[in-house]
Amino acid sequence: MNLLFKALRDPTRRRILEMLKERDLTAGQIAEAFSMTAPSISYHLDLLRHAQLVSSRKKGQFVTYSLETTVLDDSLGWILDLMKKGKRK
Amino acid sequence: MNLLFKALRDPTRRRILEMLKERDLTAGQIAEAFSMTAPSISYHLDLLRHAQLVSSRKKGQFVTYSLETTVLDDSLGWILDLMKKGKRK
DNA sequence: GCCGTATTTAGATATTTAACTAATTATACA
DNA sequence: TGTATAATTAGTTAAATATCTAAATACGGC
Repeated sequence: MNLLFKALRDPTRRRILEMLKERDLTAGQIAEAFSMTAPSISYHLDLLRHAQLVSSRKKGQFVTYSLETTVLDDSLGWILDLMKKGKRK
Repeated sequence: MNLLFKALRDPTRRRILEMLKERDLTAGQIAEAFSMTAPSISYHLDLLRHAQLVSSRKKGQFVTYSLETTVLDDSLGWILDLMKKGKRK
């Protein structure tokens, strides 16, 4: 939960997730979309991976990243629960 | 969106929101629940207020905080949209 | 008007974070 | 085998963050 919100806090990381929603991408393709060095993107991807928001697989020299949505359930549940304010039984 | 996720990133702030889900509380009541000084809590409350996650009203010497759930809609929408991965029309 | 309580503001500081450059690792291919 | 390309790791750094203490502000009641 903490790692998850930590990962979602950064605009660059949120944008990466949005990109991965459309299609799987390699680290290089993701880096291209930002005016930021490859190592910086690598750092963000690592953080997203630790939060289990993305998975990666290596194919030759390329590492392809995919969006993983299962952990998002937790955040969704947490937020929805907050929104039930005053409606607890 | 940025302020919102920034606010949700911190465990103390998330706990404050959970407390306010149950009932409105004064700054002092909130501070009591943490092993942290009042100014620190005040800092977090200010941040939550900027993110529009809480509102406050002053009654005498006391400042009472309430949970505000409307901005949570945005985060919910954003997360749900991510979860529609691969299901875009 | 003075005292006590609730809260916030100001200022200082240690830690965390996000960025960079340089170096390393891994792979493809000529 | 050696060179180019993809990506990550290491090391550095500036800025942001969360905490503290001390001081200021705002009220209520005597």
